[in-house]
Amino acid sequence: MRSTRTSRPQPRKNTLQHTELTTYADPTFSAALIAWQKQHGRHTLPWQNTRDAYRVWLSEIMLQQTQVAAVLAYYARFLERFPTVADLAAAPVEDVMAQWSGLGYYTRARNLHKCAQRVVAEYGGVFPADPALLADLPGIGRSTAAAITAFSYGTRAAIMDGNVKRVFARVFGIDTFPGERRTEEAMWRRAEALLPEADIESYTQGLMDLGATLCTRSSPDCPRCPMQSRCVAYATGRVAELPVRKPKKATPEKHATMLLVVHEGQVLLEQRPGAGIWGGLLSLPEVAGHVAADDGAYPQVDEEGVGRALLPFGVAESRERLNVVVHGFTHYRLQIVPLLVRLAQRAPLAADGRYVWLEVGKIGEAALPAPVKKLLVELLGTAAQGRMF
DNA sequence: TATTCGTGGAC
DNA sequence: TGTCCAAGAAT
Repeated sequence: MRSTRTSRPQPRKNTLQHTELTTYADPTFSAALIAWQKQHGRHTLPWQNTRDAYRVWLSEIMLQQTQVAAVLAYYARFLERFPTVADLAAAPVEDVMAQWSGLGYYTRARNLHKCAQRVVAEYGGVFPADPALLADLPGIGRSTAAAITAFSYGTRAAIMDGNVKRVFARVFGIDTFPGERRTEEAMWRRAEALLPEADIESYTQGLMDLGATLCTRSSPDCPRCPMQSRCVAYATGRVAELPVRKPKKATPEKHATMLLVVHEGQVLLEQRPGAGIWGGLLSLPEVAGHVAADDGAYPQVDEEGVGRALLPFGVAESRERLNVVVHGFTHYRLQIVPLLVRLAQRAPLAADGRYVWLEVGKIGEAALPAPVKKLLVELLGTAAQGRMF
């Protein structure tokens, strides 16, 4: 809508922005992408072919930093257990965490639950169509808000995810690291400028589909790409070099002794704090370990610390040190020394609920981190069949 | 190029 | 075995 105000000249700042919009704008980009998406894009994913904002929102949260293949089973199970946003809002957070167990980034699950409760309380169970309102809700940032409103309401808003960054870096020959603030800001401006006037759903889905199916990180399928004729990276032979890699640094090593305290077919678990690694999940009780300085040594177990840690739980019958399990995170490597402790006698647990006994047979359904669940299943799943404890 | 937060797939 | 990183957000 054009303003009738004519007296005041535009500030310099807006002039610069206008220049960039003019520079970045190119209706042929969205036209080519939309045409390609309609013919060659993905149209049968479980969260497509619906305008149910609850389903769209759930899929977008699950898909944050997570690949489609990993989400499919979780998405189906989640919807079965929580068919509507009201069901999710009314559920105990423990149930939500249990459903999320194994999917990673557990703050997403807690925020999902909080968000559902706010949508029910503040919006009568209907997700708002304004991206700015959505982005104020827990777990929804600028990009996710845009995706949800685009797919649910056809709202014209720009996304910025790994797919977009990769496609933009190649098509426009952007050779600075996309994680850098200035580069990312420029990409946002470009994304806004390239938005089509209509067909925002096909356009948004097209960006994702192009990045996920053709313009992939390794061995992209340039011959089939609708952007080939305009792709700077293709024209200059730099497809393999773009986007530029994140500068890498050494990953620290951490280690912990995990106690597998077992007694009469049950294993002792500890509720982890809400913040930090594996926040809000159950896990094995830990005792800090240490490694001899810089010789790649086998992690040492703090026997005294283990003894102290075990005191509240009863009388130990035996201790058995099991093979080290190594788990790699993005920022560090965790060496886990499992210590199997059989109890001869069990003491009553404190009433605060921090520790719980779990039937070995129920490990599969518990809210456990993936490596811990795997370790438990491997060590106890079979052991329980023999008469190990 | 701020750091933290999971897990699984690709290579 | 290691490395990279994927429909990012919160701090």
